[in-house]
Amino acid sequence: MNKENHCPLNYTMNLIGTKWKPLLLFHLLEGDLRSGILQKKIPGISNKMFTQTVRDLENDGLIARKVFPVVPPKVEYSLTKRGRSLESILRSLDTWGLEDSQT
Amino acid sequence: MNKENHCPLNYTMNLIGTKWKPLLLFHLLEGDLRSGILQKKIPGISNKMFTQTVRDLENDGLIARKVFPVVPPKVEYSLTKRGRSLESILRSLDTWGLEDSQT
DNA sequence: CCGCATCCTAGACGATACTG
DNA sequence: CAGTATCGTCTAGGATGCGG
Repeated sequence: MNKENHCPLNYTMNLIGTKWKPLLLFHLLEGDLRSGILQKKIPGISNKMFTQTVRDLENDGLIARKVFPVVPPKVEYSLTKRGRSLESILRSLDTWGLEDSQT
Repeated sequence: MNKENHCPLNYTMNLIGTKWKPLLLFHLLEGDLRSGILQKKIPGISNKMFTQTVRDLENDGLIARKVFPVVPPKVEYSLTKRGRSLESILRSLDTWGLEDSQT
């Protein structure tokens, strides 16, 4: 069974349906962030997963990566237009979880 | 790292963030369904995963399972109130995937 | 500061066969 | 018809350490 993305629902889930992707995108909604800062906003994420998640999101065109040629290195991440189009979904997921967990 | 559900976003994702859960819930939005019918609406799902997914959703109180004491066996699934509260999220995921995949 | 490489584990998922 | 059991695979994810 491949990643056939039979239906739109799975198409979306294959883009953001991992442990850290939604969280990462969510934090970028508030504005562009340096790599280190972004990572610190996600407690519990391992170094490896942070890099990998960020790479995946970049490859899928959901976030953009900007490298500044300075010392020490500086990297900033931002949402692309495509990534920003997920905003309402991300906020819905957040809101639902908040309300439901209080019940 | 446990399933601490640090934040609302992950809380939600832990409930519906698997390969088949959103799809299953989505189909039940249209109305209650017999087990076999529901399974046929999800091409590619294995027998095992269907049962397991349905069990998980039931345990999380998102769907309800009704057994009719007849021969041959008949089982119907329906959304609970809690499950139905996910409707807007599910439709958003579906719509987004539909629109995005056409771009 | 940022990221890569390596090794490792748990669990998600699939194929098949079997029961009431 | 609905569900269970067993076995196997594959990958998401974690821990640690190195390098520009």
